[in-house]
Parts: sequence; structure tokens; C-alpha cells
Amino acid sequence: MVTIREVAKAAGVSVATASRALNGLSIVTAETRAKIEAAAAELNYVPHSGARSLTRRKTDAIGVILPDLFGEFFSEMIRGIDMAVHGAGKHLLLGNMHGSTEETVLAIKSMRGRVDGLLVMPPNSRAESLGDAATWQIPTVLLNAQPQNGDIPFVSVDNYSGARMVTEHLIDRGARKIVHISGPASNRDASERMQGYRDILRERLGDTHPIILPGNFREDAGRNAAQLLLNRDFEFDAVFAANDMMAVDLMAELTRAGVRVGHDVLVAGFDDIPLARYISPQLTTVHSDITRLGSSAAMMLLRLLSGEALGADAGITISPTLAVRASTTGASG
Amino acid sequence: MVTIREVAKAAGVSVATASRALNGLSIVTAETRAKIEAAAAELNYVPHSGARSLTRRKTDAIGVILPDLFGEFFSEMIRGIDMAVHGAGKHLLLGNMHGSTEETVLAIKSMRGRVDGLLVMPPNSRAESLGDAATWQIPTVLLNAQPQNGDIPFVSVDNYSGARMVTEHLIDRGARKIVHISGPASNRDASERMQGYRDILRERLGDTHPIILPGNFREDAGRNAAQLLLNRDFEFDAVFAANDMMAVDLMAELTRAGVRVGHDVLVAGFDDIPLARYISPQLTTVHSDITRLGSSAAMMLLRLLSGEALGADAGITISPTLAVRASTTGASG
DNA sequence: CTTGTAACTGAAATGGGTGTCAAATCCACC
DNA sequence: GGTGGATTTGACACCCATTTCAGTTACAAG
Repeated sequence: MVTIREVAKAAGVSVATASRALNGLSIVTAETRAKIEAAAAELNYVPHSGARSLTRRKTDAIGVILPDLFGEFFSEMIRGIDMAVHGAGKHLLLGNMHGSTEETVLAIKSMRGRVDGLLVMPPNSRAESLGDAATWQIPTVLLNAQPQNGDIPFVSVDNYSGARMVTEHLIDRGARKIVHISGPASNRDASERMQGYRDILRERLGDTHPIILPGNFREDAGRNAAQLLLNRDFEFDAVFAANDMMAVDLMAELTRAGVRVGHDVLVAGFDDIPLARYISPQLTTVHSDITRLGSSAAMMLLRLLSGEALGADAGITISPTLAVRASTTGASG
Repeated sequence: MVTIREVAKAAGVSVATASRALNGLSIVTAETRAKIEAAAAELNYVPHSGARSLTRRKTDAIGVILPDLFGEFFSEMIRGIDMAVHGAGKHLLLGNMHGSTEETVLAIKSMRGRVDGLLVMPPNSRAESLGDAATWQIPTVLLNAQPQNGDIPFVSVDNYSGARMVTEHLIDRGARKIVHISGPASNRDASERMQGYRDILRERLGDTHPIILPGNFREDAGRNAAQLLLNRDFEFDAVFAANDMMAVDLMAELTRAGVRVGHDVLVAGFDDIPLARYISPQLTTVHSDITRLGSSAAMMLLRLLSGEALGADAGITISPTLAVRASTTGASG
């Protein structure tokens, strides 16, 4: 591994001059610079970013700590972050993504000295779970989580209003016995969505009780819920699943049992995964622009890093939109 | 930012001792260690990984340089890599993913001093395009690309035999006029797939000419190809698209035009994106285990890093499998 | 009470660059 | 030729931790 010292020696100058020349400081004579560049090229010199970032106190990398996400959500998030970060010429350092809380805290610590800033998505969307790690010395933006003591900037999706929207849509389409398949109890997104469902139900159909089947955001929960609903010969005319994954498999199962989704039973999900548009009937769902979630967070972090002081109340809540499709309208397709 | 020096001072010991204590070297007295740990906790000390990696000559990070991939491929790849790397406690540093060749070379260089090893997927699957960057001083494994001068280990998918398999399957199902929608001309995967198609066609149906429509791996190419085929009132009984993305949209377009896919025309793709199973009819395609591709490459790199000398011929070719579904069998669904 | 050995501990070198400050060089002008 | 000022250049401290090597201490044996 050739160092700048060797380049300097080969060019017959000091390391300081070599450093200046290679970093394009105009203070170096054209002649000297040429010598140095020739030597560097000759020796195939590549600067050691690690060493450089030590003195510069700047790594040009930002750390991303995500829980164990499913495919599309993950890649869209990364894409969004990357989009925002690309222009700034920074790298993305992915921390351990296997989300127990302790591991996450560890992952955050191991980022010290490697990155200039952090994008953290806490497991279960609960910033609190990060505990005293919140005393981070390093600029951080929370993804999809709100700190209770609003001192960390965040970007999150408005799960609550999304759930209200989609449930209200079901009501508007004539549904009265609306089942909700929830996400994991410990998950904040899940509980916000459930709350939205409960609230709008009470507001619009005060007299009916919410019907909630526990789920876990995974396919099998969709299947199980379908079985349960069918076997019990349960009375229901619509299902709002807390995410698309469950909705998709629930729908497949209902269809298999001869239920006409979109007519006999309306089904809606949450997330708008790409799949939602391709199954038949297409799935009505709540669309969150994950790419935008990622890029907004990254841009916010970039601003933070450039010294801009975001107020204590700095947070963005991204409003989801309703994607109405055939699974609740019965339209062909 | 508190440094180990401050911890040492607070504990009344030298930095050397502090370092030893904090790194669990048994050589330190229990009493001394306790003092140091107390001081560290008190000051909220977090080690500076950047500085540490400078002296250790080891960063515990591996660099990943991918071209601009579409969602699922990307996330599965990362997942595979992460799976293999997780146990080794390493981080993943994502380089610039916006793949012009020059940018890729730059991205590789900027990894020097940041990572212990590199996983590189060259744009267009052409290792050659990386040119003299191949004189890397840093352990590297190529993803989905073979170097012409087999001196860099690699892991890649056997596109050629995959294409042969799927084309042969179409022939076995009775197709005789098989159209191929190719990928971008400069893309190596695309040309290998095309070659597989050509070869098996010649071997099995010596007298028929291959029919090739140029594509680009994107949805619109699928739609365009469908239009072209339909408008010209072309005679064809099967289509093999060079990837699923094109196959899916082609199929949608054909279906819209009243063609019964799986009966009138057989359609097959390549990649087995999750979507393939969810559209109707389900798409016959070539399944490559991308997660395995990623994890194999990562494991190979890990072996390389642990000092193991992989022979000059170190390369793994992952054989894809054929996923036969309704789009070529006409089965219900 | 020495001496030898083992166990700890600390000063300083190291890793590969950058930035500061002082020294050296250059040139113009008196 | 000497002087002032502006440019360039170089020596060295520094970033923060690890590690070597030498020094200190403790303790047992002689």
C-alpha cells in the first residue's frame, strides 16, 4: 500500500506539499503539482480515506440503521436515502439490521468515528426503545419514529390518518362489519393504524364494535385470519389488514374459498407494495411514499450536518394517500 | 467528543492501560479495570472506530458497489450479503450506485482505507469495463461478472444454461415459433441469455430462425414488443423475454388483446421476481437465487480476508432453476 | 535483605493523512 | 544591492486509538 509519504519522496517534495497538490489547493506551483501528480500516477497512489477522515473530522459517510425490513420497503428506503445523499458525495454505511434493541444500540455506537451522521429507524418504530443511546453526540434523524421528548428530528408516516382514510373509504363503500387484522402488538405503526381504525369506526358507526384479529405483518397471518373468518362463518363485509402482505394472502385465501373480493367482501391493506397493483383484483391500500420518506430524512440530516440548526420541533410527517382499486370497488380487474 | 485520553485521565491511568482495559485484555488488574470502566461509563465514552481501524489496519467493513438495480434484486442481494457478513460483525459500506463506469472506478477508489474488502458488481456485468482498476490492492470478489483474466474471484449466475432450459421447456411444450425479447445489447447477462436461446433453438429446431426483438429490461419494452407482435399479425406461439419485468408487461398487453397466455401463446421470463407468482397466469421463469449469490460472494470474500488463498480459478457459477408455472402450461390460475 | 521473575503499567512510536506556522524563495522596486 | 511583500514550501504537531518496548512494582525464593 503506497502512502502519500512515498509519493512525496518520489516527487522530491514534502508530504505537506504533496497533500496540497493532490487535493487541488491552488497554492502549489504548476510545475511542482505536475511532478507530484506524475509520481502519484506512477506509484498508483490512492488516498487512504480512513486516515484522511481522522484529521478532517469528517468521514463523508452517513450511517443507516434499519430493522429487519421486508424487501420492497427496504430497497425503496435505501433508494430514497441514496438519491438525496448521492449529490453530496457521501457513502452509506449500513449497520447491523437485525433488530433487537440492544443490538441496535450497539450498532449505533459502532458508528462513532465512521460516519458524520445517522439515520436510525428503531425497531418497532419506538424511539424510546433506544433509551439512553438518545444521548448521542452524533447528528441523527429518526426514520418512521417520533421521540417522545422531541429533541431529535424525525420523519415519519402518518399511520393514524392513513388508517382513518382507508377505513372511512370502506364505510363509504357500504361496509358495516369491518374486520381489522392488526400488526404485532409491540409495533407502533401497527397500534397507530389500529387506533385510526377504531376512531373512525366510532365516529362514523358509533354503535358497532370494532372486530380485531391479531396479526403479525406476515403472510401467514393473512391466511390464518381468512381461515378463521371463513370457518367461523363469521359475519363481515370488509377487512382492513394492517399491511398489504397480510391483505394479499388473505385475499388469495378468500378467493380460493369462493368469496368474490370487491363484491361480497371488500379488502384493503396498508403500504402499497408493488404487488398490490398486480394481484387480481388489485388491492386498495394506503400508499406511503417510502422513497420520499428516505430522501426527506436524508436531506434533513444533510442540512443538520451543514451546520443548520433545526429547531427542537423539527419533524416531518408524511401524509399517505389512498389508492383505491378493485378490491373495494368491485371494478373489473 | 470524549476520547480515551480523557477516560485515562479521569481514571488516573495511562491511555495504554485504558485501551487494554476497554478491550478486555486480561493483563489488567481487576481493580484498575473497574476504575477505568467506571470512568468510561461516567464520561459516556464511545470508542472512535475510525481511529481504531487506522492502527489496527482493519476496518471491519466491507464495501459493496452495485449498479443501479431494480428493487427486489437489490434488496435480495443486500440481504444475502448481510446474512453472510452479519456473523463476522462487519458493516456494509454502500458505494455510489449510479453506474457509469468511471463513477464506479471512482467509487472503488474512494473505498480505500474504509473497508477491508470489496464486493463489486460491474455495470452491464462486464468486469472488463473496470479496466485498470483491476490492479486493486484490496481483496475483491466480483458479483455476477467474470473477469477475462481469471485473477479475481467471482460469483455469477449461469445465464446461458438458464436461457437454454427455459427455451427448451417452451419447445417441449410444443412451441415452434419462439420469439425472444432481448435485454440491452451492452449487457452481458442479456447477451448470454440470447446465446442460450439461439443455441438450443439451433440444436433442437435446426431449421427455424430465431426471432429476436430488441428490449431493454424495462416494462415498456414488454409493452412495445407486445404491440409489435400484435400489430404485425405476426406468427408466433411463444415468447421468451430476457427478464421478468418485460415478460409481465408483455403478458398484460397480450391478455388485454384477447390472447390467452398459456394456451394461444406461451410466455416465459427470467429472474423470478416475486411478482411472477402473483400475476395471472403465473409466470414461468428462470429462478436465480440472488440471496445466495450475495451470500456466496460475501462468504468468499470473508475467506479471502481471513487469509485463505483462493486459487486463481476461484469462481462460483450458480445454476438457476426452472420455475414452471401457468404461463407455459395453461393450467388454471 | 538481595535478587530473580512475573505481572502490570506507562511513554512513545505508529497508522496515513491534514493544517499550522515558520522558513525559504522569488520578484519588484528603491 | 538591499528591502519589502507575496508566494511556495517544509517541519512538525495533531486526529484517536493500538501496540511495542521498556520500566515499575509485587512477591517469592535464596
